[in-house]
Amino acid sequence: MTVVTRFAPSPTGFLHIGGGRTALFNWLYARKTGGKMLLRIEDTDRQRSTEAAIEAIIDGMRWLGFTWDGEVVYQFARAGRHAEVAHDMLAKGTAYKCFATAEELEAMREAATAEGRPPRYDGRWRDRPASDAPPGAPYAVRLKARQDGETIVEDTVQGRVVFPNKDLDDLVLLRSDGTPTYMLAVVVDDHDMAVTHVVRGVDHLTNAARQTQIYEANGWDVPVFAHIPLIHGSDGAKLSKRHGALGVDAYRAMGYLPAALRNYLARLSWSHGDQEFFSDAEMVSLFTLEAIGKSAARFDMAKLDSVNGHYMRTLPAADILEAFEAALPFMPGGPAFQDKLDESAKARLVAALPGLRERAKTLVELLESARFLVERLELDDKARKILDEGGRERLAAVMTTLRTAPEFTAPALEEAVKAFAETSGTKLGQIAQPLRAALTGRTTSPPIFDVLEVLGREESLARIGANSG
RNA sequence: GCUCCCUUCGUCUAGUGGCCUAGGACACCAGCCUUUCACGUUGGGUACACGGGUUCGAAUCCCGUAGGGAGCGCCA
Repeated sequence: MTVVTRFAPSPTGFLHIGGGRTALFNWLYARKTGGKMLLRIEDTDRQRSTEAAIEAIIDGMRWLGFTWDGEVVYQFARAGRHAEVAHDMLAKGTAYKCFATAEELEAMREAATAEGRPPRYDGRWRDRPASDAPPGAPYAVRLKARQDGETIVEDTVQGRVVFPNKDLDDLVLLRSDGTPTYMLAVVVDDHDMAVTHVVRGVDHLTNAARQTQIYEANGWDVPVFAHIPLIHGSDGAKLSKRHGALGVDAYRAMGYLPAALRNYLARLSWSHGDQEFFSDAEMVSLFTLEAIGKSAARFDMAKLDSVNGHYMRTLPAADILEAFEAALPFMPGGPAFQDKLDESAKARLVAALPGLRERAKTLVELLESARFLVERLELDDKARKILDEGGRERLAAVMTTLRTAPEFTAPALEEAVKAFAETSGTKLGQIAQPLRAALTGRTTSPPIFDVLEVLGREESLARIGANSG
């Protein structure tokens, strides 16, 4: 039997980081087993579902590099099929019509809460004939759940979890307006789509018990469940916007690499010994649902930065350049940078990339540190200080050396400047720092002789000339 | 309130009765490297929630306590 997983977000917001990891695990497992991953948009809540959210989710999936098999399935479009199953269950007696009004249900919940009981439907229409209801009254269709015994969820991550059936009430399958509930729709869709493994957040664990009852009422095979722990914020509370529950598009704007984010996310509640870095191929071959832990992990930006930094300096330069250019429209200052990136600027960027990527943890940092390549920057405070404190004079002194260097290459310039330093009795740093300040406007940059070479003789001398004297 | 789940350094985690005076990674501190910043490198501190058992021996098994999380809609 080939494995079929699915990622089934509801389009009520962007694809957040927790959803991203759920998608990752589904994707990894499908690829590992040679199976398929399906994408289903759970848009049965018409009020809260939006087209913008659907686009954001699909955009996020693509950016993260996740591919799915077949067309995207829209759950709402299958409402007819869901209703058909509900009516079939009605006919078989595994479901019944419930005429309770919203007010009655509200009163029921209040009474239960007041008495310290869990709020549940009391089953008042379970054994009552529909003829008792006023003619033409609207009704919901409820599952006639077993009231004795227990429902067992055999979960690959959580283990065997037992729910006494008395704690599970008769859930609504079809609303009184005839539309299906999530609970029904998920089961019918997963069954119809031949999903074999349901990998989702542990917040769905009790749903798994209720859904198991629906599978059983229809005589369908129950899929393998794997309920993965949630991701928490740095304070241990549910992830909120304060600490990282941003849409994945926000991570793109912050300059993270998709490969790094995949790697970081994979290591949350999943591990393989002491290994920290995994290529996609390694992740796929090493991943197992059994190796997922049960406890929630906290989202740690510092570690993400570190992982991203590792990818920044180890990925092929061409990949970094590609990711950088792709991220440009989304990063602060990116579009402006893009406008200045003509042929020659791009050539300088390519030449400087090895030195730049080494120092950048994110593409945003890369962008910031590359700006001197495409424009002459205002001096920052530290750079100004270096020039003011004798820097200008020393620059004036090396000008001739630079102007007359036989070759304007890093090794040749290094040799020439070092010779100059020696004969003039100056420490190399006393020349290098003013050069850096004049050339880049900053006090940190790639090695200064590389900077000179990348900028070229003409531009370098112009920038130095403007800051010497 | 009820049901379920969780608990190893600040964080992510290794660990499935002896290999653990608990390992790795991030972060932190100190040193080295060095034209800056990074990278790299050397060293350091910090953890088995608590209390009882079981056992020759427990981070690992059992019980209890505490703390944390999730779920309890005609939302998904």
